[in-house]
Amino acid sequence: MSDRDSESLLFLTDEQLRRAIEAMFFAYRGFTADPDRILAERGYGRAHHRAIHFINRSPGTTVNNLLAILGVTKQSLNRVLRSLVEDGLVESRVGPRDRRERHLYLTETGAALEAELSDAQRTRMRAAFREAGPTAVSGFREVLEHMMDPDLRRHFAAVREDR
Amino acid sequence: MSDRDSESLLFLTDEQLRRAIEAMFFAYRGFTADPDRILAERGYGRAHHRAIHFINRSPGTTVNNLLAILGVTKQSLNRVLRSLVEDGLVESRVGPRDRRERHLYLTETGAALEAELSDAQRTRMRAAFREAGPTAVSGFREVLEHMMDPDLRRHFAAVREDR
DNA sequence: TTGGAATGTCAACAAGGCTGACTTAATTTG
DNA sequence: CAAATTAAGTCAGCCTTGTTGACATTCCAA
Repeated sequence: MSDRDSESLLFLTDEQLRRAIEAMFFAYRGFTADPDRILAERGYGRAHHRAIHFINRSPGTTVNNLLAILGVTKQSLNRVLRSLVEDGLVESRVGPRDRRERHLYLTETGAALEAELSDAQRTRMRAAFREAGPTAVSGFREVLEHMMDPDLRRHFAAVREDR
Repeated sequence: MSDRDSESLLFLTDEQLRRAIEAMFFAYRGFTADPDRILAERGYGRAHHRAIHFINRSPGTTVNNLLAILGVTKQSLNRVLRSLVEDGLVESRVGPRDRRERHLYLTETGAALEAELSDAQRTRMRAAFREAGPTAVSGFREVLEHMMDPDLRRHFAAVREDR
């Protein structure tokens, strides 16, 4: 980034920043709207979605890993996981090396719901990206990364390096 | 947007979209982290923040307006407003023309909390914008606007035209 | 003057956060 | 080997913030 660009950013008024803050608020609502509808049909909430999402992203992840990523207490996560296991969407296997650990996997049913949820979310995301154009998309991702807490960003970056 | 740009977007894999979805999730956490801390000190939550934010944005707004923007029930909003009024952060004035309406204003104390909250949020936003650069910033805003539900976008656009 | 709209309030409920205390099982460490 | 630590789960209780439904009040407008 050049000095000239830096300078121009100084002209971002508080009012413009306030608008960006509101955009974030309204956009997040849009972002969660479709999954929320699907989840509500099945008596689940966003907490279930988050668990399903990250188990799908990292099959075999442990409960502790999930806690760190989600930033909730184990009591809170446990409540959600229990219902997902009872309903046959998630499988909890005793750790092969360390038998205290539970490794989490989506069942076929769980993977089906995950697909439905992320299809809906991807469809909206893809539409927004198409309308905004590729330059906007890379700017979007750039800004989002810089908005994360460093700790959260680590979890985010971790996957990138996995591949 | 050219045909060539459209084409290149077709190469956005599901994996890339999944990463964008996660970025949105983690970034929103960062986005709310600072206000959440300030609010927690005072025994408030995000619901209070949202009310304070939109009353500050549109002083004198009615309860009904606020309901439409926030998308919650009046009972839910009322609980939050009541505590803000009791604590002397918000003033609820009987409507001058239609006395059924209540027009909402921040008191001095309320405005002070609003300033503290939005300063924290703007500081983070400004830092992210500075690191990402101006091109990224306009892309960011472009994509966010397209992610909103059309109804929500109306509320968002409304203010722009006010000025 | 009456119907409808805006507001407020009461009660009850649920999801999903939280804390604290405690158990069980297994691993690690001294 | 014994003790400490760790991973997970569980119970109880609390809070915020969302929901529905029922109902009262106030007041505008046809």
